[in-house]
Amino acid sequence: MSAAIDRYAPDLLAWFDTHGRHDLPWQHPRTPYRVWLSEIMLQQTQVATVIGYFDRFVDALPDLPALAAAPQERVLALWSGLGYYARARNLHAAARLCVERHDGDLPRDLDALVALPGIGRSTAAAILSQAWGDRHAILDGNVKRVLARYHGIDGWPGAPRVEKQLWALADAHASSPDLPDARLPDYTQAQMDLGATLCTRARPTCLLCPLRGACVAHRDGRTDDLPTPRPGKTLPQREADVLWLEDARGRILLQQRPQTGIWAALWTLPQAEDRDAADAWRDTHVHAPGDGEPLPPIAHAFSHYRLTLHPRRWRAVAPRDDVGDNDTLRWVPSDALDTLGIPAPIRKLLSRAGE
DNA sequence: AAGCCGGGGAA
DNA sequence: TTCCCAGGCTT
Repeated sequence: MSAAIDRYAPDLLAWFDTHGRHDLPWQHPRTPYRVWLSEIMLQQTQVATVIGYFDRFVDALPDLPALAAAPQERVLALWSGLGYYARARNLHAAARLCVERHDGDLPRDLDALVALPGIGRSTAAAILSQAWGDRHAILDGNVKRVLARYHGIDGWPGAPRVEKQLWALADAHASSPDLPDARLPDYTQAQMDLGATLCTRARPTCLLCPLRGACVAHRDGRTDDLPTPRPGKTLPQREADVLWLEDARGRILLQQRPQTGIWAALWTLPQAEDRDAADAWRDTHVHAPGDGEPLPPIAHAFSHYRLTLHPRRWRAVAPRDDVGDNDTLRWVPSDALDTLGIPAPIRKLLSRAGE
């Protein structure tokens, strides 16, 4: 075990210098704010997806005070399509807390970072090690996969017992005297690069791996079995009816979702559990002739259930006299949709506006 | 300990 | 189709 611990960081760093990723947007410049933003965006989201969102976000809100001063609606609009919108709300709230508590800067302290919304142990460690070079171990999906294989750890890494074991190994590696102080940012990045490019979930490229000499899974031919996959479960199926209501000027009636629950605080088409409820909502808000134009169902999968949306479209509807714009209801021109936070499947549906 | 919370890439 | 990804928060 000790030899396996000792070789880990040096072998990894030697590989990183020639084969790691050195040109990611948040590495130039590698400021605490940019590292923080990237870490939040990268939670459960792949690098290729994040890059475009990251560039747009820092272009619009280049530093922490700018983020703290922005209205929530602007932050959600910049996040629109990226998913897990609690990340955006927590990011925004954390920025404002940093202005209150830390003079507008991120704190250089693990516990102070974890005390901010949206930052857990691994994200705090990633920020400290990459932005300041402080010695902290991370344990994200990449590191879990690398360590499970390298040490031959059985069991689903999401299980608390297994996760505790992996944290202990991650800490042991980060504490190695063979990991120089000056190399903590590269060490953290190197682990994520290895997991993302070589030690992938399917078909890892062990032939090119700098750690294969001491890797238990490679030695035992178990790379396809480790890490142990999550126990399976069948997801419940739900249905909903969706109303696409356009007035004579082509504006679309949008409704803001509640502050909690799925798609919290985002703007969507009015939605009901079934057709009768949808028709009832329609008749209390607008005069809409006929049954509407049925559009193809939209299938959308969440991590914990599947949702099938049944949209219908009406054109040239008239609002009832007592129904106008208010806090949670707006008539939105089709060219103004980009300014609002809208769930990806609804935005895709609405991209057909004007037809 | 388990559920909640998006969207997309990969096989 | 199925899995799961640079997770964290709530119950």
